[in-house]
Amino acid sequence: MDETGTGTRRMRTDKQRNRVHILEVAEQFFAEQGISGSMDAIAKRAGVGPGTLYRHFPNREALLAALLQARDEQLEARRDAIQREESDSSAALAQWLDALSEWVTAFDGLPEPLRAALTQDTSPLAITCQGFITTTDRFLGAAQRDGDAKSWVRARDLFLSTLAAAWARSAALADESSPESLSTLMRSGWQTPVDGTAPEGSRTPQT
Amino acid sequence: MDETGTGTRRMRTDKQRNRVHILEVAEQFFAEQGISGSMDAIAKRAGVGPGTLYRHFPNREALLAALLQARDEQLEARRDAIQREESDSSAALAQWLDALSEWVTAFDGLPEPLRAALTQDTSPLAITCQGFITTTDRFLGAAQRDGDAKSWVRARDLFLSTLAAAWARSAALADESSPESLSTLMRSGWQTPVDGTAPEGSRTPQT
DNA sequence: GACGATACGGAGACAGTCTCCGTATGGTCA
DNA sequence: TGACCATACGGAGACTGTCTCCGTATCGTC
Repeated sequence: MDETGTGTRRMRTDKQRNRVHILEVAEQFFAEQGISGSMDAIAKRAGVGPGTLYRHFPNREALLAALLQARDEQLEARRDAIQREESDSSAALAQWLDALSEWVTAFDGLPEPLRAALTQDTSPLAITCQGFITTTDRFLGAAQRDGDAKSWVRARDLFLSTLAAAWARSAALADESSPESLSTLMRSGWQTPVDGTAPEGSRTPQT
Repeated sequence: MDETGTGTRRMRTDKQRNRVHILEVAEQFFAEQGISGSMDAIAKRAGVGPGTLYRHFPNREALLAALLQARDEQLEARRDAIQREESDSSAALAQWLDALSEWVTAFDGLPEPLRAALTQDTSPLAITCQGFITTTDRFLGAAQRDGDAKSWVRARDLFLSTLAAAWARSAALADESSPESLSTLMRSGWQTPVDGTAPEGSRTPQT
């Protein structure tokens, strides 16, 4: 609350400046080193004391949440674009899941805290996640109504699976096609349909 | 090497005793608290100094590897049983993946180090994993020859997916059916086959 | 320009991993 | 059985990372 200074009371300018600067530094830091780099190192890099860092963001999760909130807008824009441009509900869902995959890849190691957040809804990250689950549910619902997605699938599981795929991806061989394989696996499974007719796109993982 | 004392040279009896005792304690400890509990706490609980613990197992991963090695036999037995009793290659693969899922659930948090191990084959855990990937490949190969599994799926990805599902499971709602959902998702995907014929077992996640 | 509220910095408390070395113990050989 | 040496033990402590507390500096206002 009152992050921009437009809230209950105006933020002191040095505080505001520090906050912004810390976020910039942390963004780059996490992008470079992944989310498990030392907090004190971030403080040092931002030229502030650890106390200042922790006053702004009481722990790593809070810092992460603040960083992700900035990216939220992009993802929401993407959601709107898909909704506008894609009439096939199955393709729309697939595109949305791709967007989620990309979003969760912003920082190395991000899936872990997100999964953890899903278990305790007190977390600032959990709220963000919940929003995306709701969106997933909208796309999924449409696909299910059109008979394009199985009726027993639930949005939360689909979101979790997307996280899981992203998590696994960081162990995938860099030079091979594991990344796409995992998403495709999620879409079509490893099992061939009993009647022998392969679902669309199941012949080869790419696209 | 020479773990039982039958190797190059006989192990001193106190060392042997300590090793066994540490393993017993660690097994229980990890089962209770998950794999991230403090190493020194394990040492204390085993009644030895931290030095002793680390002399036997240079780090958490090594300790974990030693613990898992004991369970390996059970899993191999399971593999043999499946191979003996299940003639349908698709069902056999599914059962093997279930067995893997169960194995990886031995300790809370286990999927993480296993995934990490997959990226650097110097790790003691990596060797264990590699063995299971090979087994997975055998089951997968059979299923693919029978046309029961998609040809583009690779064993390593299937193994990784199993880890990922186990990883995600610990964020699944305890009271709902998420656990099965995730495995089913991996087997059949969320997408309904284009021709409308549902693959076996896709109607509902259980079994 | 002075004063009170607010935020800053960094020393340090605390927890965890892992090492080093003086000491104790086990195994062997006379 | 006793002595000797290789081997293993224990725990103090070095090091790293998280997070707190409080004396000090800065901001905004009157």
